[in-house]
Amino acid sequence: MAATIKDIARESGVNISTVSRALNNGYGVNYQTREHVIAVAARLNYHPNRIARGLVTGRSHSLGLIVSDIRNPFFAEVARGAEDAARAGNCDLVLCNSDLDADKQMQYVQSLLEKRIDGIMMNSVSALSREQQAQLAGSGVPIVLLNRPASNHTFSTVCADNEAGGALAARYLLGLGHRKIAHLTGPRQHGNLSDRAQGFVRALQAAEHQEQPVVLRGKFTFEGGAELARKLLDEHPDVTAIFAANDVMAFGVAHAAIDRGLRIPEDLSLVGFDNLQFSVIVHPPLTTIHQPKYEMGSAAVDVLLRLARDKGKQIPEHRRLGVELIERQSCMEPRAGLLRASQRA
Amino acid sequence: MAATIKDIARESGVNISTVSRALNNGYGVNYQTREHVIAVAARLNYHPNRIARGLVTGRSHSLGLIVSDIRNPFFAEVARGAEDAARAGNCDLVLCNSDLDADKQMQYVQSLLEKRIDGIMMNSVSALSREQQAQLAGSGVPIVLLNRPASNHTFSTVCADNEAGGALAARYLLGLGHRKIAHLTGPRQHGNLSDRAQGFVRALQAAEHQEQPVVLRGKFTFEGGAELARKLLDEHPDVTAIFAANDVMAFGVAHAAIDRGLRIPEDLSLVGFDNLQFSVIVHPPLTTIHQPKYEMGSAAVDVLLRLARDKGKQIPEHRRLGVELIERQSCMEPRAGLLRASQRA
DNA sequence: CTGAAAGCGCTAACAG
DNA sequence: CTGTTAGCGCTTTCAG
Repeated sequence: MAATIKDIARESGVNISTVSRALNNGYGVNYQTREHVIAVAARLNYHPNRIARGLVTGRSHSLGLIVSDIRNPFFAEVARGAEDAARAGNCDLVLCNSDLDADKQMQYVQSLLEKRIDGIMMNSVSALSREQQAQLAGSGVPIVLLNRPASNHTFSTVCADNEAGGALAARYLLGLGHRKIAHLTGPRQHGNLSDRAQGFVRALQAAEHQEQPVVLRGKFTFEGGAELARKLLDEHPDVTAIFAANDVMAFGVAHAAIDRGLRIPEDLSLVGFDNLQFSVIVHPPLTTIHQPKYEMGSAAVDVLLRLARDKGKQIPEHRRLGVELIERQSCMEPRAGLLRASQRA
Repeated sequence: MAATIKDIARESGVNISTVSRALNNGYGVNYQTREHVIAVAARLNYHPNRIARGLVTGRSHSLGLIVSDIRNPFFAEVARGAEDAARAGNCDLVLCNSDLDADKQMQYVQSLLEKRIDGIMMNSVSALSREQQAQLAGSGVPIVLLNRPASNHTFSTVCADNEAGGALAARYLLGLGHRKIAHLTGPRQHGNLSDRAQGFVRALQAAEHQEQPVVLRGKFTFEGGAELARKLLDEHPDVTAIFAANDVMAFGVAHAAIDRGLRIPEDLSLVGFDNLQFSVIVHPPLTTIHQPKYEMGSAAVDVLLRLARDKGKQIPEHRRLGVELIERQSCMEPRAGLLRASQRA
């Protein structure tokens, strides 16, 4: 069916290796013959079989991306960044959804390995057993962990500066004049969220006012945010500002607050984390800490490509990307908030 | 490095072809030798090289998915459905983002073809020139068009029943008692949106009340929805309900309405289309027409897999998936709306 | 049931 | 600069 290098060789009267050279390097081949070969290739509508090439070169020019769920808008952004970078590096991207299930994850890895993928990016390995992690590390493929802080183990990582983000939120709210500030976050084990919380709390403590901030933990979902907000509003009605550990939680907070007849930002200031596309659409537009999601994807690919290039010395690389505060309309000075508190009293 | 079939042959004292048979079919091979071979393979931690296998079988067990942008939550859902189905069919999914750019799209197709992909799903071919479409059709790979109505050409299609969805919205609003209903949509050329508009208008006309609905066209984005809503509210202040051609436009409508001091649903009922995950989070939760996005992805893969199986007779298949109305809290009887209109007068 | 051999399409020494 | 020759790792006739 499809023309092969052999057909071109026959048609143009040279050897297949000459064809290969002419089509690839271009160098080390007579200008005339090269032109001729290329012309014949074009005439035959030749397209190289990358599978065959991969078999001999050992590189597949494919990268694997394992995320928990591409429907999570965070990962969709990361995936887009990864895909663009992969394309720029002449690779394509194989998408896998693990649902954070350890077995599923290992199956994907296995499958990718059997396809001789050049590298794998994944969401997390924390769900993996020690053996599984060892197996992974021993597989020989470059691996980079997405959205995971640098740790002492053997994998490369790409991650945003969560701690700085938490601090940013704290200082912003402080600057607005808030003194009764709460933080709503996920379970302690969650590395990223813990870093955000830590940055937040430390920045608050570093400020003159010494009051310990309220930190509530729950599920880091919309419902979780709403639930924590209700609890917080019950127990600490004097709070004037909330920092939610991610945007989706913040949406939940807003929902619960509105249900109680509170207005944002007049009665309650709210800061999120992530800067999802939806945070600008929501009402009011959410002030939030921007994570460079797209850049995380492309950075991961860069690391992978580098690792794939200098095969052998697999020295892991850790990239920590900067965050920034995006000021929108969910915060203001606490004047109105204090009013609310006194009204209640 | 990695153990090959050859290593197993040597270790177990049989020929490589026997190893291949033992590991694959299992049949036509002595039980004992098979067990032995399998044991040796396990001991050597053997994993087949699918690249090599692909070279001889001609199938890569990879499917390509070309969407305009995975960050569009609609496509993220489709992608998830496709990935799950691909995995179930023992294939993996290569993700491509075309931004609806014709050249980029063809580059992706080319790249996928060179990797001998088993089939391609794509968002659209409408941007492609006639030649490009012909080239595509002539390439021999199974192709299914995602989210495109069945047309007279050679490609398979998977698509939701947009017209029925429009009708559903109309009848729902009618049933609530609305008589002054508007539809906000995109440009005429957009097939899906036109179908929705048509279904909507026809259902309205089929009802007793003969009044022609207002239909405004603009950009089918958040901003577009907001803009059209402002215009509509200016020109037709007596409208009590709006059907937006998609959820994101509906969010824009809500935004603009709230800016004008209107409440949803008390002052204005609103129906969207898509049922994005965010439509439940938004305030108020949006009543909308659900499109089976996940199912569209998996259906596309099913079609592809079938097509790939019976090579040769490439008879295109068209799948039209059902939609349903999801009732949430953005609609109510128009009583309050009429009040508003009279208040203004 | 098993072995021998050919070959998928391409690259990469190695000679010339 | 170009041709010859080996394979990459696997499947698949074809004999035995």
